[in-house]
Amino acid sequence: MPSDEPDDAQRAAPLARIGRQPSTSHAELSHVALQLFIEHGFDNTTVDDIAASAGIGRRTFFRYFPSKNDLPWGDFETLLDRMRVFLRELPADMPVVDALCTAVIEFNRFPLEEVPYHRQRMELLLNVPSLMAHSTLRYTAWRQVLAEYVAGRLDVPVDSLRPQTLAWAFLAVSLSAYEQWLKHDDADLIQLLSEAFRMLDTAFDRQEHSLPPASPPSPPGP
Amino acid sequence: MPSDEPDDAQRAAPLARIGRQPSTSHAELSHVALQLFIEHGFDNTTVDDIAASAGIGRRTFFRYFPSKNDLPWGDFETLLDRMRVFLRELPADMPVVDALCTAVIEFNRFPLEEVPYHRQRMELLLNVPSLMAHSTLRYTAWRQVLAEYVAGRLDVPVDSLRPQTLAWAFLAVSLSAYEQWLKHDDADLIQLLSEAFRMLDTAFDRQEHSLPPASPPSPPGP
DNA sequence: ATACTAATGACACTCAGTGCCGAAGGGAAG
DNA sequence: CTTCCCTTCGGCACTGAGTGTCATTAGTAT
Repeated sequence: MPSDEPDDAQRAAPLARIGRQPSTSHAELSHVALQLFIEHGFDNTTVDDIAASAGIGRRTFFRYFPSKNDLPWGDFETLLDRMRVFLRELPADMPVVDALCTAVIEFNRFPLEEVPYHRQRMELLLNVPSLMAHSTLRYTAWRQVLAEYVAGRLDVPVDSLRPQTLAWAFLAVSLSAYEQWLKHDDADLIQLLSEAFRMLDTAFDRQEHSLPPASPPSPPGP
Repeated sequence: MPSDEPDDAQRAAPLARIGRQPSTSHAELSHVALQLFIEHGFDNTTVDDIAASAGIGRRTFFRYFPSKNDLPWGDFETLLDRMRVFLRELPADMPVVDALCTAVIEFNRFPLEEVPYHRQRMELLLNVPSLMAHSTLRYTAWRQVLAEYVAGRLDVPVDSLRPQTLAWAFLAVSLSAYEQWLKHDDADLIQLLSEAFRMLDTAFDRQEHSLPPASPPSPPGP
């Protein structure tokens, strides 16, 4: 889990603030919920369970998180901001693709002691259908960060083909690396990411692109 | 819309079948629903509306489609089968990446008269958050088809890094092309796809991959 | 003590999705 | 035509997510 305080002491600190104090925090809810998800499964855990377990009312829960699906993500926006800054401060003469590689890798580097926790989170996010689906919306925001950088560097519109395609491709490769990471207990995420980027790099090598004219019509799809 | 009959005459044809005749069809429901979605918006259309508009009971609706989100996809599995076959029948000495390009392009070729309909479908699928999210699950099946082909060609496990990364990358590029297609009324999808594939091809050219050692730890993300 | 402010939680409501079960509509055998 | 056997239909009740409303609670400032 990202941001917020380490774990305990949320309701302490009589901050010089006006009005009633919050009775919990994003981080605490995230923790409590993740625990329940791992114990009983995501689908078998109701929002009532979570609220009860956190000692708050059901209605209050929805003031902290817009949906049950948002719990495992925690405070993603803050992370995106960090990546934005990181990209902005890279040397302007660094090849765009290298910049993206570096930023994405940096984005996925985190302290050793957080690894197990992160694993659990990602295990859920990449395996529970409901969460897989919901995560798409987060990925969109993530891609947007990359696309904006590329667009800035190349001086083209953010929504044009090149920034969007690169952003999509980097997301794709990252997720692919994550899948491998989860599949092997001893894997190193950073290494997998580098490897996956490199693979994309060389995937198209050693052959010309014929792209034959293709045959008769056939229906649609993504 | 994929499979099923052109549009009308669903309840005709006294097929030599036992038991009561179905009172509608996937295709008809898809049509009715899509109409409503376009008219009133996806979120403002309830399943009751759709059922009523199709002249069936709400309960019956869920016997045709497992969820409201599945409506715009129609019979996707059939399309996937078609792509599987197409891939299988490609010459075994064609470079893997070329094979994927060809298959994906083939998969997205469809008769002119269906283009407007397809556009509407995809407009929804790529813009309505709820549908964007749900589509992820379909994309997973789509990726699996590509990954299986790559794995077969390269004689490695389906769930290993290379097949998965390639599948992800091709999905990414396809979606990126689709976004462009939707953004420009006069765009040619096939052309955009080729262009996007080529871009990925050359994206990594003209620079070595430094991938610097990177700095201090920072939290996670996709 | 009083006024103001912000968070809480109870209640009621909408909508998606599911299990259950009797009823409707069709073919086939008597 | 009647009966039996299927299969689909659709009503009902229920769970669970998410939202609007509003009185209540717990703080700070005066």
